[in-house]
Amino acid sequence: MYEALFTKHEHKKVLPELECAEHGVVMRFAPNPSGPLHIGHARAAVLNDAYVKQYGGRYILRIEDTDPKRVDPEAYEMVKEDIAWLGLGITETVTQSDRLALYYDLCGQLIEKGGAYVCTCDNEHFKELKQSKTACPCRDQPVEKNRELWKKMLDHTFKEGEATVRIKTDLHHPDPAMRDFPAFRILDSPPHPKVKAHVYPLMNFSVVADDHLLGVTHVIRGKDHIANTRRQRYIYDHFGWKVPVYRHYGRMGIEGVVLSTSKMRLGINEGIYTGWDDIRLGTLRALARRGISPDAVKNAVLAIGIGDTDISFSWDNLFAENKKIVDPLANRYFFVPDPIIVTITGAPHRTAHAMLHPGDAARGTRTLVFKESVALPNGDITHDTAMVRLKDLFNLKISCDGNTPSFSYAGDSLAEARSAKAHIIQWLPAQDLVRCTLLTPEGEITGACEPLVTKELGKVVQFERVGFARIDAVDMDGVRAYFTHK
RNA sequence: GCUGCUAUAGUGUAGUCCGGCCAAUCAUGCGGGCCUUUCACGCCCGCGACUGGGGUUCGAAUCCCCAUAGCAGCACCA
Repeated sequence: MYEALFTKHEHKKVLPELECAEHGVVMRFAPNPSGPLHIGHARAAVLNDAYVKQYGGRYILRIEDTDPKRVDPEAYEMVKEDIAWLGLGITETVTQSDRLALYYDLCGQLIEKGGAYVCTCDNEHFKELKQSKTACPCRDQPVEKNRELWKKMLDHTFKEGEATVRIKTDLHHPDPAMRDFPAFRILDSPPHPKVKAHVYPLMNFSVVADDHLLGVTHVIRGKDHIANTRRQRYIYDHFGWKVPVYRHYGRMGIEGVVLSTSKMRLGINEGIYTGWDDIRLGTLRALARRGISPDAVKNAVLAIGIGDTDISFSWDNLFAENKKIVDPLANRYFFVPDPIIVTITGAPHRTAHAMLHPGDAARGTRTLVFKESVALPNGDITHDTAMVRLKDLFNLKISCDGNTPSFSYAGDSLAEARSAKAHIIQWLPAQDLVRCTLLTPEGEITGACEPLVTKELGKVVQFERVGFARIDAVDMDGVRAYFTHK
């Protein structure tokens, strides 16, 4: 019944159909554990998740940690936390560093098939050859030679930079990016946090191996992977494997936020940001801390869809989604920013009962006991305000003797306040207020709030006339709340 | 430079494949009104777009060409 009041009858936008999906799909979300997930990851994660739910099937979380230079040991845990927060329907998890033997084995097979070779050329030199569409000397080595060199890679006879496995493609391919791209490299340092290894597959190889081995049928990823998709096709063809269905969506930016993990890390190290959940960052944990609900993120990302146009994601749209979710849930309280304490003359002692939620009387009220002094938002008391109404209490007349305003009781009539066009403002009993800091991306607003707010730790409330906020901390200093949105 | 992808209102999005029903959808935003003891929610009204130029056609947002702009790739990153 109460739910119905808030149920909006919107047409849910449905994602476009995927081909060959009638009998279910196997999809994956494959982050690199270099930091926590951000909005950009959420797009891939949520889109894939939505399709798995739409068609039924398996949803694999694959941790792509084959570059020890880009692995943050803490990220394994952070990624899982973020996925749990988003509420994705992951059915299984694999970690690529556990699977190196698999990749080595497949590489051996590919070498036997003549689909790959071990290249010992200098990197710069190879680059030049590639640009001029000429084969490097290693390309035509017999299989036996490649087999032998591959063994030397594995037994660490070769050191970092001395040899690399390349996939045979088409040296005359018009796109230089396609020509004999690398599949394995040697790295002596840094050590991998999870396995002892020095030969690492490059993304295009391990991705194909796993997509095939895990039975992935559909891949939805950013269009920065279009070239990789084309490269990967060569590997599929060498093995004679079936290629999954691909979809590439466009680049996404979000107004005023860095989404690059490395830049965020830099900012944190330099002390510009307080941590991964600094509310100025686009990480999921930052959004969570601000009071954005995971469903809002999901809905916003789903609304964007899988278009291949580059887009600039707008906070407005995210906030609107979040408000739909949070408005029916959030209890209402008074927060008085920049308070001034005033004494009201001629007023009877009263107790105000304000509703915790205007749409749900069953939730009850909070009580505010008025004695004679109240805290008011300084910004609402200007020289030309003659009257205001203290919400759920009474009217207040303001008269000015020069520069010193005085406040007096002006009756209980709501109708009078209306006809006087008095603003209905929030207030707090002076004897009963809790210090409260509201943190916004632009800075801090200090003020005071109702004592009951301390019971809302971790929840999103609405400070009437101010906006939604998530209660982040409650301690001796009072309440710290993060501003969510209006 | 080479290769490729994209281009609908401030933002996001539908329509584009299979030209006409599109003087272009929906959401968000903005403006106005109503409701209301919040500048929240809800309701109503309004604003606002097919990148430009050619071509094909009786007819083009939709097909073709050119231009422009944006983006991506050309790594022993993912």
